[in-house]
Amino acid sequence: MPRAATTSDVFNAIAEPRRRDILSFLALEERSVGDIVSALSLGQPSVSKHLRVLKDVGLVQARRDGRQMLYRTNLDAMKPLHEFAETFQQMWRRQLKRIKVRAEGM
Amino acid sequence: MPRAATTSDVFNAIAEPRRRDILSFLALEERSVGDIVSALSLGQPSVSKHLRVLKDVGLVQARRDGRQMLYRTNLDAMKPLHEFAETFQQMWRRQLKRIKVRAEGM
DNA sequence: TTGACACATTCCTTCATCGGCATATAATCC
DNA sequence: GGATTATATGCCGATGAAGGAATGTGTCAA
Repeated sequence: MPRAATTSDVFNAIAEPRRRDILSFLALEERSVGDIVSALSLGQPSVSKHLRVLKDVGLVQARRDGRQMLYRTNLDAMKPLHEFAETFQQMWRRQLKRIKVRAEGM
Repeated sequence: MPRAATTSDVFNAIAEPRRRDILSFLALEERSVGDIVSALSLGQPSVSKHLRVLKDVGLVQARRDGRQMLYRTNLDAMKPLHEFAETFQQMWRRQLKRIKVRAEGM
């Protein structure tokens, strides 16, 4: 069995560094494909393909404006990722607390 | 160019659902490989291989105890993931705030 | 309608992955 | 040492990712 498709879930989609870069770039404001190409200095087909993946998992939303397509990050779709990270973050805080308590008891 | 190695970074390592399951299982307490095998009902070689990947990126730490190896999640290694998620979380909160402010102004 | 601009898709090649099975290593016990 | 338990590794086959180059689709302007 090969690796799961990049479009299978958010985790596989963000495994690619370039896709994370794109998400960050699109998080603050809507941007055209050309903007992404020049900002991240990637090939245009490459960017389009990455955007396709991100769109398939709902991480970006697209809107046509004349000849260009405007993309933006859909923050809501990050939820699974955030929830996963948050679980461990909470454990980490508890661990720190335990260490602190132990230190105080000495 | 094929996909990046699963051991190239934390993001690629956690792309696999089983590996996320393993991380969750090992987050609370140290566990042996056999424990993981029976808890997640996976093949033993499969689990060993997943653990290898997780270990290579520092997401788990191993310790030998007699014949068995005890693994535990290294919460600290989750940092890149958490930082990435947190960035968008903050934006999301700001977005909500903006919506709220706009609603109040009406 | 023809041409230019903005993006999307296809084809191709090159790998690394994941699971299953068999086998190797390692530690313990008798 | 030999057998047993616990884990790791190697080999295999099937599948899909990613980049590059070329081509397709869509929109506007004259």
